Amino acid sequence: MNPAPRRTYYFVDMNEKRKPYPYDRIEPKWQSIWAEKGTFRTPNPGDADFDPAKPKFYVLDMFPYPSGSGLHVGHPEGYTATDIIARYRRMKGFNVLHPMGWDAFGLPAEQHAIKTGEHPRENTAKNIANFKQQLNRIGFNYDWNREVNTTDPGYFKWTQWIFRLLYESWYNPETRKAEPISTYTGANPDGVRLAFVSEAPVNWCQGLGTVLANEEVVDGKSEVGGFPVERRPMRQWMLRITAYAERLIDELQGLDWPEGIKLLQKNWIGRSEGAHVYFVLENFENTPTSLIALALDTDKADHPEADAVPEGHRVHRTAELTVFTTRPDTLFGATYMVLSPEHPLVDIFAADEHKEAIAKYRAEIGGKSDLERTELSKDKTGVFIGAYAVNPVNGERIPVWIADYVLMGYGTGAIMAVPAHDERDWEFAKKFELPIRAVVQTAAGGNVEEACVAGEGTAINSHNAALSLDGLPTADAKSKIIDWLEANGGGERKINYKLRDWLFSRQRYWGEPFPIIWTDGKHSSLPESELPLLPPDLDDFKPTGTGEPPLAKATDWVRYSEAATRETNTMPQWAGSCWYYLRFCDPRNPEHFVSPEAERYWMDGGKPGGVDLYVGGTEHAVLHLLYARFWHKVLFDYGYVSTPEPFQRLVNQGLILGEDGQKMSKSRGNVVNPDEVIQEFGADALRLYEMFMGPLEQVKPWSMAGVQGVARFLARVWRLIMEENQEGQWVLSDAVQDVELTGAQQRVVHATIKKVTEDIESLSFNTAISQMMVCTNELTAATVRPVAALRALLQVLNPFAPHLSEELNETLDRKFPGAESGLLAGRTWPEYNPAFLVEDEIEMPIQINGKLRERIVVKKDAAAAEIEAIALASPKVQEHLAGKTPRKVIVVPGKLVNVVV
RNA sequence: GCCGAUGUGGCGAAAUGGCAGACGCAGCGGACUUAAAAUCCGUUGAGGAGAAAUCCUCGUGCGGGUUCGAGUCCCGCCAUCGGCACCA
Repeated sequence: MNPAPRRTYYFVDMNEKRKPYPYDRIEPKWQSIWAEKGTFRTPNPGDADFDPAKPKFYVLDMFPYPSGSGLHVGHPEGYTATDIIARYRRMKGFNVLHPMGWDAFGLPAEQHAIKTGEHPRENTAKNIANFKQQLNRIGFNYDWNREVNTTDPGYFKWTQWIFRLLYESWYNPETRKAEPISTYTGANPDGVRLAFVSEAPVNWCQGLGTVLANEEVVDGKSEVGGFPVERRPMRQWMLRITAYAERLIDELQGLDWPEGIKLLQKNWIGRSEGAHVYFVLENFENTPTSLIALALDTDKADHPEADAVPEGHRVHRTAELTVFTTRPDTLFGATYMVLSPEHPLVDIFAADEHKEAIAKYRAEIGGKSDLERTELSKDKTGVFIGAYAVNPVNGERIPVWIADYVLMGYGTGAIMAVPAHDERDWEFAKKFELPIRAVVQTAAGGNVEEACVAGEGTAINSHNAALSLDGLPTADAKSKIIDWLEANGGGERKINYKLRDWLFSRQRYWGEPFPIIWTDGKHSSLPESELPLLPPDLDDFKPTGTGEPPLAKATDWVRYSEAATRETNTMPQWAGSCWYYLRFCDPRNPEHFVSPEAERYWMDGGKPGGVDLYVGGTEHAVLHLLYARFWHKVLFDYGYVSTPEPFQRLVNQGLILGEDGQKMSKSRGNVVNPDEVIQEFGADALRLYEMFMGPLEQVKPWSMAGVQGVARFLARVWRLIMEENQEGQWVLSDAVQDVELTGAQQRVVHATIKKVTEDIESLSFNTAISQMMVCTNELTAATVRPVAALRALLQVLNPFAPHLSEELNETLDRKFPGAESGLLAGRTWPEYNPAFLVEDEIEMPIQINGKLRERIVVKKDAAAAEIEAIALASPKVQEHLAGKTPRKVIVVPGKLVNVVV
């Protein structure tokens, strides 16, 4: 049933500030019409009004954290862009999925709860209501039936479900896929689960009583509150994202993402090709397997005697040190070794008389924050541990040192030092007077005693009885020595990644509880039937201060059974945002996180990525996008989703700066609130200005004068169609008539349709708007304004300024019913006719030696010879030629003529 | 240090290798008005010649190059912003 037709009269209210057009009445009017009619409700496959003949288009915004301070003008930038795309695609005949939701777990709500005692749930609900109301005032076409909220048990049930899936899975390197843990045949399944427990050094913040993610720590202090942060080993849940490192790099290839973002991800994952090289320790040659050495990816479960070996380490044949190097070709130049001070083997290999110095050095650097450690990087420090290793390639005896320039977290935590060809090793060798031996000759050359000679070249001084690299270019030398090492048990080819496993637990209240219970120190997952696992209600959200999470205070909740207790950590904020785009496809489904039918329809467009367009800020270029891709791939391996990647096309909108050109912030007082802009200029003006400022992806400053400019444009469009009568009412202008368009009007209207269509496709909204301004200026000049021209303009303007265009179109329709009826939002996008764009005669510039000298007018299809003749005959040209004969005349028909003398 | 992005009027910006500055802001002049605001019309890169219409020179961060022709392509710099930062 349609509601009774509305009729709106506008009176100029003298008491009120005069508005260029009554946006304050028409905007709420259309917003409520859209809500009542359900204009933007998107049916799913299986729904009665679903049309399977239409292609799908999934256009998504990065959903916001609903903060207490509400929206600022940066938010609607990307949202307006996707809003335009969604409206446009719908008019182009697509089924459009364009949802919005809330990433609502997070530290601010919890901090607020600690301060005020108000439950985070209540505060979050208020903030969401505020955000939603602000978004609706801008007139976005979200399908609110699909709203999701990560803190809703109906949602986080499935976040917990996916975590449980990760926990019950391992990555099978043979199949290169996640599989149920039951297919793993090794002795220690807990060592390979995709979600696992680890004793990891974490950023512990005493002031906040919680661990923090790396990105929450700035300069050794907490981002919130500025409290000191220390590294402390704690029992933590980790996700084995490193298992997917290779796929996360390789599968970027098929995505339409900015190359810069792909590169950022690749660098973050940090793939390096090289080798592991084993160095036997002097005096430990016959020490059997009771000693350990580092080697990532090696399965300690194959060695049952190695129960005491920490995660990720392996048992060696003998007491060896393994190093990772990307330059195995320089092995003959290794003159010493360096271990990270935290390396577990230091205590085993160190000579007794050096142990005191080692302890002292460790204490020194232990007191340093990460910042200090890197700040002092210019000055290398370290101590000799009194041990010697044997270089496998020449049997040479080289000293072993510890130094903080070698990081425990990368590679094996140990390096072979080649001071001649590595800048850091060179500095260290110079300071401690260690030998430097050149083994690579580079094109640039140089004396290794004076400076480090970095880069590739030709191997020299690199031979033993059985092997010579001398004369080989670096690449060949690398592969030859790796072959030799592999044949002689001295090492192996190895690919190393910078990416670390993902620290996935937080000692917080306001997050998803883990679906895990502990029995006799062993963990197991809750049965699916017990999900969602709700957090307990607490009276007091303060941290315990001991490192125990707040959930530990709820002793009844923690007690699962006589024998078992619940995990008290919660998941980080990233968890809910890792899969929300899937829930939007089928947001209320109680049986599945998304039904297979809905998933297939909305996500499978025949491309690697599911979401057709994803728009958000660069601040998520690495972490969110990497995490979501990881989860998606696990779900893909199980067949729960039909594409290997979540997001096909990614666009980062640029930051909006304050009017002062500075980043918007409360402390600078340059934050612009969209509500104020709407109050003064209307939502359509806000939308239009956000898009008119400049290219979407560029950083650009706000300007209220600019808003006024586009508001003026909208008012001009209004007055194309409306005029004020004697009583001060806005009524349809008499100039609007059902007449044929003039040639010039035909041309500008069709040029506008063409340009706006193409510019929306390429997200060049600013130039689309200028073209509509050109069109409006042209029509303003006309004394009689053809309805057809106005209708076309309103139709292409509709995605940008939906309220104004619907209102004007309704007014036009009352007097001039057209071929289509109903809302513009439901009509078909106009086509342009190329025949109207061509002019009979065109103006062509004439250059002489590349300088513009004259313009001529020729028939549009004039032949090159004809144009040349006209050009040369021009008096101006003759004058400039000054009697000289042109050497060459270049005629580009339709473009220009260039005469060369 | 490494990686990436960006440098065009007073400002935001536009230009498939082909008339640099579309469109908008600000400015200036005019119309309407008792007046102002709003609106409409015109004008506006810099410098120079001319009474004027017009014309000339220079001009896209800097220096080179390719080309009949470069804001656009190539080489080398500089500056600003963003990310990473002893990653072996």
